[in-house]
Amino acid sequence: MKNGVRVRFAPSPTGFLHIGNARIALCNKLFALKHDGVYVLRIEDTDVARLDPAAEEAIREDLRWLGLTWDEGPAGEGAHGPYRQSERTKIYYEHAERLKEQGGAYLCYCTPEELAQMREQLLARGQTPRYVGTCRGLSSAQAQELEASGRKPSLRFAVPEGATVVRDIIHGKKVFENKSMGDFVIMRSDGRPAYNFAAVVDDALMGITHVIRGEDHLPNTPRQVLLYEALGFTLPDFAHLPLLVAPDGERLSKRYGAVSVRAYREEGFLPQAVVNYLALLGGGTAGGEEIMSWEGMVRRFSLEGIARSPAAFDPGKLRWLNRGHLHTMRGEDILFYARPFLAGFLREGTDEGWLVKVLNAVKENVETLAEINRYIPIFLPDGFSLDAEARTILTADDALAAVKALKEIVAGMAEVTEDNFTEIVAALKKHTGLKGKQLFAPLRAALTGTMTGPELHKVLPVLGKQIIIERLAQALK
RNA sequence: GGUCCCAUCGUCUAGUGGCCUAGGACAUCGGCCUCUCACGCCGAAAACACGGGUUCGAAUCCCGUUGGGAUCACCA
Repeated sequence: MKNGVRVRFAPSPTGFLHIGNARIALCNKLFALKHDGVYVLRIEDTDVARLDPAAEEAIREDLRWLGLTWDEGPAGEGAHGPYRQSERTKIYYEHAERLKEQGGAYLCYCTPEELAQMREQLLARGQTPRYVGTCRGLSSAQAQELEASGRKPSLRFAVPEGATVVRDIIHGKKVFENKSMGDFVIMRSDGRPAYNFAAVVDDALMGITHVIRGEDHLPNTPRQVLLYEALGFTLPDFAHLPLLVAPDGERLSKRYGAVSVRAYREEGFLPQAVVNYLALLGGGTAGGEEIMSWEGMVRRFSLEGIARSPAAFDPGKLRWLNRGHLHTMRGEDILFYARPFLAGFLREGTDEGWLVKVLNAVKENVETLAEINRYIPIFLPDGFSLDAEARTILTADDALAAVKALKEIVAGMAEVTEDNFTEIVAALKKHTGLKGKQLFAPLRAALTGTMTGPELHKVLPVLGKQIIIERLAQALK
């Protein structure tokens, strides 16, 4: 395991799992699975201001739902913990102290107000806003004076001269000028680490071999490379995935509707479909069948295959994939995910075997789990009523003849099954001389009360002999 | 504004110099199937952002332009 692949997903607990982050998590998971590696979940909760106490569990729940389970994580899993940054302050402090003693970092006493002012001045002059290094050469006397005045210092990294090379699996070799960075904060005045520092310390100490994350982190990477070098850590491989954008090409933000995994879950999407769609987006699994199982995704996944351009999120294709997964799924498995959507129809004694039959009958008529309940009333003994169109159809003499004929045929049978449906139809045709629409429309009207819905050969066996006869009798009145 | 990233049908993509009169999928449109809505099947329309090079030959390589995006915090 020494040289094994180790990857991590490091969300910050500020809300539900974002669909774009889910894709990042998925790529990490697929990469780990592909290379028989370890997938670590780390919680980046160093920003108290944005922290949502319920978010961590919400994110874990979303990840579990998607099947993106982790090998090491904050609930005590793994030997590289703790996996919550808020529980690692001592570790950051030690490494920061070490850096400071080596001269790689220095205390900065500038206040937020002074910093903001500096920014504005630079901006006004048309220059790039960055820390100009005011406190870099502070003498200990000056520092003491500032300290005495009540200022709490932050710790800044002393960015060296020169240029930094970032090698990225997806984007190739990139060179950044160090002077464009400015000395950035690594430990805040409140004692908590800043992102770049915490991420580097954690990734190094947790033995992360491949940092797979969003492209928004690419400009951060040279800072982190510098930190790795200053701290004497070995560099991991980097892979920066292009971001997801909204259908109109803009940033995928809340303004564009559902952006959280939870929202799609609540709309009735299957985790398999969401994950499948995410794997398809941005390449990485290109070529061949688009509806994939986990095995297929793992087999086809490669970081090198990921497209370099941002991908637009297309809800339409997600729906198509959802339908595809629904079609091939067994009723038993659908029930597992459909339960929350069926709440209104589930009673104490609801027979689950019956429910599974219903799901098998309707699964090809729906795109999402949320649509299933549209068709449930058809099968409910007491949920039945005729709509206007059905009522009209049942006024014709031919229609009533068809209904009567079916009633007699079914009455003479022990049971109605999918297998003997063809026999029933043959007998019906013989007795009534009707066929096609003339024959089936009245039966559909009498039995389901509505003119759209699953195929009759699927409906009848689920209804069962008794209900069929009751409904037909009712239609004849 | 500086820096960085990106650019094939409406969308996701295949394509790594000749196999491209650019392939597939979703969506769209038409047809077939059919007891309805669907499913399924068949077919149509639909793209290499632009301009320069390099080359016998460029969607593929280079440069520029344009357009989109990211980032420049004591956020992550």
